[in-house]
Amino acid sequence: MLKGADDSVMEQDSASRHGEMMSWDINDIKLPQHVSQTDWFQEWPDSYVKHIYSSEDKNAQRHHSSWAMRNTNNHNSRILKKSCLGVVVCGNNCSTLDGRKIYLRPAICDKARQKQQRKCCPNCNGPLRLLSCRGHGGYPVTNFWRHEGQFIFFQSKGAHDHPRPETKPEAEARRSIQKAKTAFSPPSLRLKRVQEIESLTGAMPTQEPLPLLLSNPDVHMPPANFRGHLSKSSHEPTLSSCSGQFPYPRTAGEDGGPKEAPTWSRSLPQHILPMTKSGHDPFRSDADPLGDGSYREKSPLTFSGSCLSLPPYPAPQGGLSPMAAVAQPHGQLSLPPGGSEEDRGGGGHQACLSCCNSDVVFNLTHYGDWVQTSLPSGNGSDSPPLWQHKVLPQQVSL
DNA sequence: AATTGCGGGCAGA
DNA sequence: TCTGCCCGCAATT
Repeated sequence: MLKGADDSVMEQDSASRHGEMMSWDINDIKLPQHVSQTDWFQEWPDSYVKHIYSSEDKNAQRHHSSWAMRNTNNHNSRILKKSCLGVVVCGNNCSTLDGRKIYLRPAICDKARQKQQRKCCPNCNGPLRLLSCRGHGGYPVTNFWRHEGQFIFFQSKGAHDHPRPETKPEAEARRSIQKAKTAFSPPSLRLKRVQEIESLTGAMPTQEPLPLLLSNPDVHMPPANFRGHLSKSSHEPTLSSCSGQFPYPRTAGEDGGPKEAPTWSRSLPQHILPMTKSGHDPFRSDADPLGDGSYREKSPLTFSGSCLSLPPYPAPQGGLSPMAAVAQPHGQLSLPPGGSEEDRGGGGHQACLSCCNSDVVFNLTHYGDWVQTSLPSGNGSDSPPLWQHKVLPQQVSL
C-alpha cells in the first residue's frame, strides 16, 4: 500500500512536473515561475517542442541553434522570434563518392546569403540552391525565445522538412578554409606540399578541420530525442556526438523532442566539426590548440580538430575518406564503372591526391583528432565539454 | 565580413 | 489583429 501511495505521489509529481514544463505557451502572459529543473541546451530543437533553460545558460542567452535561424520581427520585444532558413544544397543534387550530400549552412545575413548562393558546390562546382524550410504550415519553422526571471523559455513551432545544415562553427571553419585557399599557394604547390608531407609522415597533413557538411546514409543519426535520454551523470567521453548530436543531456524524462526522427534524418549531414568558437559553446575546446587564444582564427597551418577521421593511410577499402570524397572539383570522380559509390573507396586516398582539389585535400586530414575529454557538470553552462586532440583515427567512427 | 537583435513598414489572412 | 517578410541600423564577433 505504501508503495502504491508512493507511486501515486510520484505520478502526481510527474504529472505536475510535466504540466509545469509543458502547459505553457510562449505567448502566455504568465509563464511558470517555479521550475524544479531546467533543461539542457538543445542544439537541434525540432517539432513542436518547448524547453525551459536556466538564464545562466550561455547558449540559451544567445538564442543559439544549430539550425540556421534568422531573426524575425514579431513586433514583440519580449519574445524573440526566429525563423529557419533551411539548408543550402547542391543544385545538381550531387553526391560525394561515398554517397553523402552537400548540406551547407545558409548565411544568416540576406546579403551574405545571396553572395553564398552565387558560389559553387564544393563537391561538383555546380550551382548551390537554397532549400527553404517549409515545416510550419508551409512557412519556415519558427523558434521563440523569452527571458523571464531566472529562466529562458524556448518554444519551437513546426518540424524541419529538410536536412540539418552544417553548424555555425563548421560553416565558419569552411569559410576560413576558403579564405586560406585563396590566400595561399596555387593548388599545384599545395598538392606538392601534401605529397611531401605524406611521404614524410605517412599521413595526411593536418591543417584545418574540414567543415564541409556531408550526409552519410550509412551514418545512423540518433533520434532527435536521443540526447534527452542521456542522464547528466552518464556522459562518457564518447565520440557519438561527433555525428552532430551535441551531447548535452536534458533532465531525465523531460525531453520534448519529436518522438520520431523525420524521414530525412537518415541522410542527415554528418557534423564532423564539434568545435565552437566561444567558451559558452558546448564544444569549445578550452584547451586552445595554440594556447594563445587564437582558437577562432587559426592559421591554415595550425592544428585543429574535428570528429571525423581519415582512414589510416592508405585509405581502407569501402570508405573513401570524407575529404577525398569531397575533394572532387569536377563532380563525380571518374571511376571504374560498376562500383557503387560506397565501393569506390579503395585507393581513394591516392586517387584523391592525383586528381582532386588539393585545397580540400590539404584541409582534410585530422578528422577524428578531437575527443571530448571532459563533460559538462552542473547546469552545463559553466563547464562546457572540452575537446582536445588527439585520438587515433581508428577510434573514431564515421 | 558576418552575426545578432531591434524596430519600422507593408501585405495578406 | 496576427503573422510573415522585407528593409535598414547599430552593436558585436
